Amino acid sequence: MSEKIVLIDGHSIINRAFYGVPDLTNAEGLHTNGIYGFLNIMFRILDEEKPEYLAVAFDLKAPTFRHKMYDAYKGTRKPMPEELREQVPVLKELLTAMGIPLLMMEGYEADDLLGTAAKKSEEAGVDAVIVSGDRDLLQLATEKIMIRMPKTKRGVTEIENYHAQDVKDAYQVTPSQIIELKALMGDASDNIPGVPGIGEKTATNLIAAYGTIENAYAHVEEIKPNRAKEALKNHYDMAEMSKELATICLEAPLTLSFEDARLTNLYTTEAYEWCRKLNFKKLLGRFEEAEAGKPAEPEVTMVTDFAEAENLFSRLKNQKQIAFELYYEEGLHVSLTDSEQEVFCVSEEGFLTEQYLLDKLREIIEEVPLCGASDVKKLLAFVHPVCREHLFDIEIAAYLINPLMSSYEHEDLKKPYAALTTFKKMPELLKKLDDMGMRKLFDEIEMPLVFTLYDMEQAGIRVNGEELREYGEALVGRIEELEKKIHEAAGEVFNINSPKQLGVILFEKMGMKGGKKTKTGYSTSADILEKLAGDQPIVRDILEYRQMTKLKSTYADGLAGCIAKDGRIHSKFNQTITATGRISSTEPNLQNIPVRMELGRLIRKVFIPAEDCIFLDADYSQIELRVLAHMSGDEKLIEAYQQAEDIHRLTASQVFHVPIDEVTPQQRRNAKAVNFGIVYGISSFGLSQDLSISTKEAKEYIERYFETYPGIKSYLDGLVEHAKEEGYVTTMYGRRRPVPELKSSNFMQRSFGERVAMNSPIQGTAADIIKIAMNRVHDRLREEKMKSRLILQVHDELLVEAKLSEADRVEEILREEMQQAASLRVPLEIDLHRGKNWYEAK
DNA sequence: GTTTTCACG
DNA sequence: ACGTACGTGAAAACT
Repeated sequence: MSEKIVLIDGHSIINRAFYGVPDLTNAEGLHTNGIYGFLNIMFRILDEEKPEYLAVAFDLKAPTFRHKMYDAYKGTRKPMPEELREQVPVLKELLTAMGIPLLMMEGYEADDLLGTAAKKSEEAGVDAVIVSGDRDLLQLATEKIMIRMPKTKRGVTEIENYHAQDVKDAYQVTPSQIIELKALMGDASDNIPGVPGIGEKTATNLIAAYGTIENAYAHVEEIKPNRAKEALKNHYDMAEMSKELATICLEAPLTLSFEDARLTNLYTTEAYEWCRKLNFKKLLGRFEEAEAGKPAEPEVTMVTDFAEAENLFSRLKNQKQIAFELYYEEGLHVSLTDSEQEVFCVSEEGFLTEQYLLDKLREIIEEVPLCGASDVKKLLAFVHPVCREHLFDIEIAAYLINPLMSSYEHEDLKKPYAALTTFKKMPELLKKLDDMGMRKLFDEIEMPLVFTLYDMEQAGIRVNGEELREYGEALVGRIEELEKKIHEAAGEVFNINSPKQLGVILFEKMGMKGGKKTKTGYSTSADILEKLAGDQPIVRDILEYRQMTKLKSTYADGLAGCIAKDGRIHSKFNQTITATGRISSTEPNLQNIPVRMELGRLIRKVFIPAEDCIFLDADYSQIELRVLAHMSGDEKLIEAYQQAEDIHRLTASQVFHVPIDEVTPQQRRNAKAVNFGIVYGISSFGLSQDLSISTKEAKEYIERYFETYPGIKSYLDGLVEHAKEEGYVTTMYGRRRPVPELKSSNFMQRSFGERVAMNSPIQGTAADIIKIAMNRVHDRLREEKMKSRLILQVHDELLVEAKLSEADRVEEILREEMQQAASLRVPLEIDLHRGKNWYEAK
């Protein structure tokens, strides 16, 4: 068996991968789908071919010799999208880290390097496998040179293989005649002009008959279809030039030796690091199998002896900085360290009881000024330190540094050396927080909030389970009634919940004119249905059916399943989810309990305070618009807020130039929509959809708004400009959001980036402010030793379960702390209500 | 696992 | 010409 070399066409394969693999990004927002797809193809080929040698060829940026000829003929190639361009250097680094040689040469295309390398290999008796998506390379196929072309169909990558004979079978011509073929028919993707009027069919016939272009030209008068004859006669120069363009050079001055290309170990530590940074979890598995590249597992000192444990704990107590992690696996394990060199793992066993370990851990936290750990909120269920300032949540730190990641858990969390990884991350996180100006945000808002949220989760909210069941029960009758009516009107029984089936019924069977909206079919969303045929009885019934089933499944049944044994729902408040700095609520989500429609709103009656308690519900009035007024410094809007009771009305008056008393309800509605739109990063299309007006009218509204409040316009423009230059935007308190979309070559993505740049500082600042208020309210309630508890946050609203005896004092605290959470150039106003249930309190 | 829809701010 | 408002989470259907 002869040896084998695999030669990969770098640009061609990353290009295929880029368009074939769905968009992926790593923690830093770098697009990675091209690299990921490339590696998958590469590993697959390596697994199949098991070659001795490997190299990857790339074009250099500078135009090549062959390319120049063409550039003179017709402009340049279309540019690579930015999302792909940024991946190329990273791929090159990764390949280099794997010890794979890169073939690149001034004046030569990748094709030429591949061709030359393949020919040299063949001459040396080494089989060559060229991997490319470019059909041009088929000209290189021989019995010893195989071209492998990956094709992605329906997400599955298949690879077509071509030896010389396969080329003949597929194209009826020899590999070298592929050049002739291409020269005649041209190839847009390869920038070969070809002969106008000659396509694939004619070209194949001509070459099959005459072998070469020159020979065909020599017999040009015999050529059958007159069209082809004339084309070749008139454009023979073109054919010749195309042939030159299509011919791959086999004499590039390559210096690569086989030894340079020998495949030894791809799985280097450096390559492992790259894959980790790029978030290629699946590929890391290969490294683990290969073992070689995996960084050595750290030395873990297992502490089982009681005296040793005591020793360790008393030593750690005196350190300035430690990290620790807890995990359960047949008992409690505590991983902890005070250095990057060694890590200790103490497990529950014998005298080392769970209680003992947790007590010791608490003592250490009390003494050591900086104690790093992951997910401190989860930890608090086990360890209750008095000195909260000592805890450092590495996940929250990482979230502030980049809030766009899907998870902040580090991969070693379940290992005995978990704390070592945590410890290693700490200095970098601290430095970044400092450098990025977020240390204060972290220390004074986010870390204290961990404890506030923990107490809120522990407190939970009391629910009347019986009443909730009855509420759900009451919906069933109406749902069945509607279901029957809809099926009757449709003339058949179908699943109303299936947008697909519903679309067919409405738009095909019943002939309603429906715009195809989604990728998969018709859109049947409420706003589309409403606009299309809001007056048709079946549509009305469907909309009502949707509402009812939503209430039943998500709320009545969903919430019922979340009631804990104490009769309360303990929703989780997540601090590292949103891109803007808001908190989110899950299991269940208590931040989207119905309120806008009366029927849904009624569900709030089942949320009730504990005995001898009452709900106090306080919400900020238009906090985002007020934040905008402050941050933009627009004098007119600030003034408006200082006097206005009804900001939307005043906006309407100012924008439409009518006296405040003559503002029509329609004008107020429009002004309100514009105010919302401004906060969202306005677009005329979005506003037009919201108001059911033309984009032209919407555009006029926006223009008039900006004329009225010029400070807003310049502020928003400035945000986008800043984001384009710096790559991120910030809130008043320094919270950051990167906006990588602004670099996109895609118009839609870029527009999205602009809206994000306008919205995030506003939404994020409002989030900062309410977080400050939450901490202060929470701390005040504790300081004043009250039984009343902060139990919910709904973005601009706080719900407190207040002891009846404390209610008046709690109300003062809520008003005071919420209003004074931030000092803005406009007042922060709150609406506060009391109630025996959430429905009444809102 | 992804898509669609809809509940909230 | 592109095809959208910003930020979330849950349920059900679909692939």
